[in-house]
Amino acid sequence: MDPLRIRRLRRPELPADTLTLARYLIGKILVRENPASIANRRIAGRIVETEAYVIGDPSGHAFHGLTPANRSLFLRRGHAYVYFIYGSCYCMNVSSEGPGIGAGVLLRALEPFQGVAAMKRRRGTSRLRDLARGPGRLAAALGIDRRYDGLDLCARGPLWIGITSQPAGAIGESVRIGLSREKERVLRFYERGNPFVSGPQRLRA
DNA sequence: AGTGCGATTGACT
DNA sequence: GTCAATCGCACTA
Repeated sequence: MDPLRIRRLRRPELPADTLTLARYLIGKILVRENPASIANRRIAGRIVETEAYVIGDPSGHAFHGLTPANRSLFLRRGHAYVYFIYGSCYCMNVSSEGPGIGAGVLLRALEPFQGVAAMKRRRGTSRLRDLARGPGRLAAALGIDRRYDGLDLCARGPLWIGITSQPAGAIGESVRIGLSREKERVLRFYERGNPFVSGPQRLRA
């Protein structure tokens, strides 16, 4: 199989619980397609870092119940939840349970895979390592904003998740980054040794 | 209607 | 390593 060929994942292939999905997504490909443009039609990156926000998690955006802003977290697994934070950044989750159960997997970093020139343009930098290292940069590199909230990532469309013949490397784990609650739980996963991972490659910072 | 906070980034030392 | 910017959303009244 051509290692560059990307096949879209079908929903039944996604693990049905948040923790397993967070591990499973490492090494998969996040694809952004722009049907409006012939040039730079596709931007894609290998997912190299994720965090699980599990059922009943006090750090999860679903913790206080369903609201208009977080409703995508309650969709059946495999939908995008995009939120805006710190006045300048968008972050993207993959809903992981449901329907009706609020939980998700935060995508924290991508290794550029396709459309590097377009990513550099969107990010305003030429530093390959910084294109999608961090959840806000990831969204910026692919042009993801609230318009993509609620999108089915297992369907044809501008944003979906795929798989190649290249398997993920060894998976490292750690506590999650930047939280004030539930600091101790080991719910962050990353591809070991990958330079596109955003945070420390050890259990605790 | 007003207040406080946050799953971050980029600039700077 | 430190730190300020910035604004949508939830909460209080």
